[in-house]
Amino acid sequence: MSAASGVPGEVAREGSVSCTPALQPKLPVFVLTGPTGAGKTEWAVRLAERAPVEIVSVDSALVYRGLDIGTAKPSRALRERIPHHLIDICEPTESYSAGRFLTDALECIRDIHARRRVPLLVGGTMLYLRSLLHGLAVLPHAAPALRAQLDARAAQRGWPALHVELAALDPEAAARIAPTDSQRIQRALEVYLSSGRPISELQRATSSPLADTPLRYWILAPRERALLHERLARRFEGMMAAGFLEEVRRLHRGGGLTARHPAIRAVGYRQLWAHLEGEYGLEEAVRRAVAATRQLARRQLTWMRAESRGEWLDADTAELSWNRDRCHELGALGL
RNA sequence: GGCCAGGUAGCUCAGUUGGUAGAGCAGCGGACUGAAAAUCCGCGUGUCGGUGGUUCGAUUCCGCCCCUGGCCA
Repeated sequence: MSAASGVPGEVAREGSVSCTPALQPKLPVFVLTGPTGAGKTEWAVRLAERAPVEIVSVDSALVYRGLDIGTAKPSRALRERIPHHLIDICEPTESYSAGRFLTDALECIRDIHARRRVPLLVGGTMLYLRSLLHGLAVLPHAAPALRAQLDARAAQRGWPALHVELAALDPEAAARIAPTDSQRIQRALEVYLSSGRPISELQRATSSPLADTPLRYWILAPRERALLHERLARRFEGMMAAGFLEEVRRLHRGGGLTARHPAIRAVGYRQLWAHLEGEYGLEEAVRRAVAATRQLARRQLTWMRAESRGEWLDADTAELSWNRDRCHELGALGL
């Protein structure tokens, strides 16, 4: 847990050397990520109480209205006290996406900077974070009709057969994608069929939209995996006590939603939904939901380990050094 | 107390006509470009309940003991 390499210059980096006299130092973007249940929200709030930041959620489940308890969504009261963005921005019947996120998040960042405040990106949807930090190729949008068609063909012949088709159209993509990876095979075919160009070619040119933005990047995680597991189990118990099952029942009865909607595929919702559909008992649903949460955290940590830039913070002990750094850097920016 | 069925991986179980064992789930590692809380890939040594016997060799066959469940008293 290094106490921040935070040289002031890192954040208050000079703008371009001369020609634009009015150009001010680039305003920074702060990033706080970490596996689910690490306590990101609490940390973000503590920072927001003492610094001119606005929170931009980087979370594929918080975008959906009506998914509250199971997503550990920040409360209405909290959101009134501290500005939050990209929460409750679409219906659970819709399908949000990484592409929409990138557009939405960049707009938020621009607006917040215009208010002379610092955007604090908080969340653990690593594909979304990656789209900001590493860029996202310009690709065709999802095409539901095409997907339905491909699903039907896969049901007939199996995904490996479609993988063979993909290999003929886009060998490079096929080589990277497992013959059983339904989602990626489908997407690669969808891109080819709707644009006439291989996804592998389109993905080649990407650059980070935040390339010249000073970043402060923290990864919050418990030191011990066992500790995280314990937290996750306790948190799920709390969700159940807070009426999680009733929340899912409401969505279930509300109509228009199925187990195939992204909102219902979210951890916890998926298992309680299956229980309401009669697939298994409540106890089994809870067991599976908690396991799915642990697996989510593990996958998130795999992304995070591969990120060389982030500064790791111990979720239980690192608070003091964090606050010290923050004051120093913001002072240097005159914020 | 008697009879029956079990005791094998963290859990649920399979199996070895005697040559020390393998699935699912969990767990761990990895991949990841508009569904990403998704989707997928890889990783299996455990006194085979204990103990004595038979045997070149016992987790497997036999005896006794312990534990769990059911039935009968």
